[in-house]
Amino acid sequence: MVFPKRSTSEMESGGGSHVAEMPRVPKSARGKRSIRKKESPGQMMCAFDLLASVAGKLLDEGDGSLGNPSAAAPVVDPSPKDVKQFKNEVMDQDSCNESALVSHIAFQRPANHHARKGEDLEASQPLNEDPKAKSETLDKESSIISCSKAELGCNFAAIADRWSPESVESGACTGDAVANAMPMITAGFHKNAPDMFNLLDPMDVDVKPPPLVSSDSTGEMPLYGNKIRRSTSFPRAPKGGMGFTVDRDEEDDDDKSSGCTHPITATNKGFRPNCTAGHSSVKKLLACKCRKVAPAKMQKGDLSCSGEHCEISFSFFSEEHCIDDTHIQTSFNILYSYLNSLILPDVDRKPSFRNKKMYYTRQRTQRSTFKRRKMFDRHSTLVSEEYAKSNAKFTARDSHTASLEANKGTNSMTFQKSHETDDCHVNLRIKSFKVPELLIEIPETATVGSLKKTVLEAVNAILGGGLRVGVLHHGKKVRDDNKTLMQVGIAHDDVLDNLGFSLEPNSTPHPSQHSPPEDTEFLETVDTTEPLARIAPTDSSSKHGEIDASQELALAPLSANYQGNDHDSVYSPGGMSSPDKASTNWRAIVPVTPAYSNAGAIVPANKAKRSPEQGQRRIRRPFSVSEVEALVLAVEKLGTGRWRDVKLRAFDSAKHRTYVDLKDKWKTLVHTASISPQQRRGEPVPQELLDRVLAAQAYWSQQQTKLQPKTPPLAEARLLT
DNA sequence: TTTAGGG
DNA sequence: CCCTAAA
Repeated sequence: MVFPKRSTSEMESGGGSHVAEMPRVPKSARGKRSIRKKESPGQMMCAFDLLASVAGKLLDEGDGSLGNPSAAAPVVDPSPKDVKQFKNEVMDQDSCNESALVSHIAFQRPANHHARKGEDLEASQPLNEDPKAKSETLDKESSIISCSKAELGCNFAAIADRWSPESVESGACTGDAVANAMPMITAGFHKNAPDMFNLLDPMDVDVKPPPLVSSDSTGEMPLYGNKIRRSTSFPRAPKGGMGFTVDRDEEDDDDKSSGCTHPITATNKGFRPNCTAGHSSVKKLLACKCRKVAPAKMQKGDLSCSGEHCEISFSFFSEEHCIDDTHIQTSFNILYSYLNSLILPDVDRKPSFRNKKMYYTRQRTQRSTFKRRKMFDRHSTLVSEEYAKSNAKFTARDSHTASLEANKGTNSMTFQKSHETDDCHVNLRIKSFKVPELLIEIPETATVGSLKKTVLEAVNAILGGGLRVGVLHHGKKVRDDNKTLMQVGIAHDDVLDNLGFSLEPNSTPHPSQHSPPEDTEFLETVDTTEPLARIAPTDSSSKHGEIDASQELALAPLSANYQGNDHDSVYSPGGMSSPDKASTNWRAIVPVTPAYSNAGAIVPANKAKRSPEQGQRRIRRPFSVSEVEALVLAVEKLGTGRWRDVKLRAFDSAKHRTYVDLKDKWKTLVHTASISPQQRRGEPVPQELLDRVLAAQAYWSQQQTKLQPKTPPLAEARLLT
């Protein structure tokens, strides 16, 4: 068949709204596309590198500043040097890139933790506790090691409680975080779209008050303020600049830098315009810190943790992006996984994960606080116990006691070792981990909460698949598990900054061959149950707010670009200009993560090569009405036979839609349009669209036949005769 | 790599 | 959606 000249089509598109397609991401698009075949869960790993480093720190002894949020900051606040170092390390590991996301989590023990024992959870939950008070009462005796089992259990439980899907749903942990979730995610994951923030219109993003669903959430989720620490500390801050300004009502942050406080709290104030503004301009997130103080209540008889009050503080730093709940959740999971891997024997690991999974599952189904709390408690217990057990093992096995220790004032991102324990013990503090890439896709109609859930599930899935910890010494991976620390050179003093850890997918569980650490592949075990939506950064040109669906339909196809990709999420009804089509319309899909992923599935990606079991079929992602609309629009404009252009024009951001997919979809649409409604299945496509499909199909086929014979009409005539 | 089609 | 022949 003859295809219309592309040049022509381009001209047509000339509306101008559409920027040259080429400039956009042709390459990446293709690349992604090409990846497609390799997409199988096990295999795909490239694309987006999610770097999350998790730092676990228990502040204990002696630090008066412990309880003080501000004071605690130093703990998490990486110095430029650290960041750099971390970065280098990551790079060495080869799966990181510039846009790597770095997150840190710091755990703190509440000073008053003892006092709170037995207190009612809710009651004891002051949103804004006086940090100082805590610091004063801080128990200095407990060291990480000694108190870790219980503490960790509590902390985790608390974290889980705070960030569990359920809490998200309840709105407890949303606040502005929710509002910004999409943009943030996009930012966080899309390395190819540095400017995406520009796309975000303040209107889109902000403003709507955080959807707080449950009033109680506030009480329950005491998180209070996260503030961003000084962005100045961030090396790259200057570059991006902008910022997410934050308001720091709750805390006094003297630093004015671009720090942004991101109150995750349920407080309504949550949404700060500033932040919004920041979005548009900020490309990098400086740092966000959120603190939560939550008492973790445990069942009686549980480890020492019961009734304890736990305070957890997270700090996230991203050189490139803002961090949101997802990151936190991810971090949590990573940390969890780390602990498991570190502490639990391999044998026990799996069960542990399973339990965790169950926990989440159940949580999802149980909405009442009470119930959740229970689960929570259980979880804590479980963790604690396991931790205890494994911890012992760990110690015995290595003869070195590894401990997570918080040394105040140490900023080293990688790791630190202290010698307090004379002799041959090495105390390490692991501050960051490189996390396997995660690819996530979500249906556009998905809610932010479901997105969060999806991410969480994805992470869980990964964890379930098994993670292993990689050790880096002087930037090199230490693969020989049998060597002693001493043999490897990790002893006493020499190390400090020379040691690093990374989380790697553990392929062992899978039949596939055992790949070297680097190429470990992940399994995508989890397929998301729900359709995923992707958030993709749109090109800056489109700020959507403006794009109104109706317009699109009516107007030029070009503008219609299915923006689908983008941040729809951002648009919540309020933000969209066209209220009506809203739900369905928002076109689509936005790639949330950078990637290419198979939707739903999370694939950790390492650049590595994939495993033999590549062949997995891509998950099925039914076209949404909005996608169909975009497709129809594009085809109307470009005609059939130019699927690549259609892809670029309308689905450029939908990484999972290849031109072949579009072509296939068109094929089915044509078929669908030609059968009776009763015979149609799946999400019904508006008749109007189907009519357009037939019309376009007829029109373009006619064009084709006309042009077909290259030879002029005469020739055609001859042929016919 | 894209298209076009069959499976 | 996949697979492939063709281009």
